[in-house]
Amino acid sequence: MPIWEYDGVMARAATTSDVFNAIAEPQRREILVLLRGGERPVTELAGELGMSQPRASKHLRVLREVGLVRDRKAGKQRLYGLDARGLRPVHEWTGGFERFWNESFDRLDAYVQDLKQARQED
Amino acid sequence: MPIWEYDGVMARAATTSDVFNAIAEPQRREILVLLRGGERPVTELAGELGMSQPRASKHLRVLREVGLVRDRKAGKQRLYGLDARGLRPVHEWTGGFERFWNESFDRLDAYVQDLKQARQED
DNA sequence: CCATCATATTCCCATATGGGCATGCGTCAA
DNA sequence: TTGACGCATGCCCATATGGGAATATGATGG
Repeated sequence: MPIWEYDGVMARAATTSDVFNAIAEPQRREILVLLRGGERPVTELAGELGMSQPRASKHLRVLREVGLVRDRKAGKQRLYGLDARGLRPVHEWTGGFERFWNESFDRLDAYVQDLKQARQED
Repeated sequence: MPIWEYDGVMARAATTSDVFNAIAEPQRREILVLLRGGERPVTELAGELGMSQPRASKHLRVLREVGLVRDRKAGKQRLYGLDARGLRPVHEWTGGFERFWNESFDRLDAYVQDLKQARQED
């Protein structure tokens, strides 16, 4: 059921709801990194990452549903390839905070004594 | 229990396990965006985002646990402020795919074109 | 058609939500 | 001291995992 029609008790959003949720899982991020090296069949991915085949397939399904990977048949195999376009929004969203992690903290909140103190304790 | 000691049945990782999980929730991202405008007390955040106070507090707790926000007491209130440093790793990780969302996909498109062409030649 | 290899799915579990509501708690003012 | 105000928590729910194991599906070669 589409989330916008759902009005019952809410739980954590599906991993397939968007890219942010999809990449929240470390192993899925590893898969994406591996795929930068080119297309690979499921079994190979599973092997390189030391995970079972069903596990790899499940993660790949999530990635496919949010559009981060594409698959094509290659004989008996199914090759998965990267489609990183969906990562761009995440990159841009975080980029919107760039000046905040570059600016010195005391300038950001120059009047905040507590933060200055916390910084000295580092 | 720390996840590295956990060996039972695994479920989805905690939202407090890392920044990736923390920002997977849309409302938490909204909170962070709002905080770019400066420190704010819980009630004000809740009001501006149209959410209940307990809800805002819970999200803020998650953000605090992964270090994306800091809080300090200000009399009766508790002011929350942004600490965006934790977003940098996310920005850099996604940045590692930058050339792929530009370049490599053209190659995939080219592949699709080849398929179409091959089909016409049949 | 059958045996086999490559994947995808289905079950079953225990856990971690995200929300609402009620309530505990610390701080400040009268 | 006693309220009142601002926040944090505790409880209860229904949902969505991430995993393992077993099994269904698919595609290929004989």
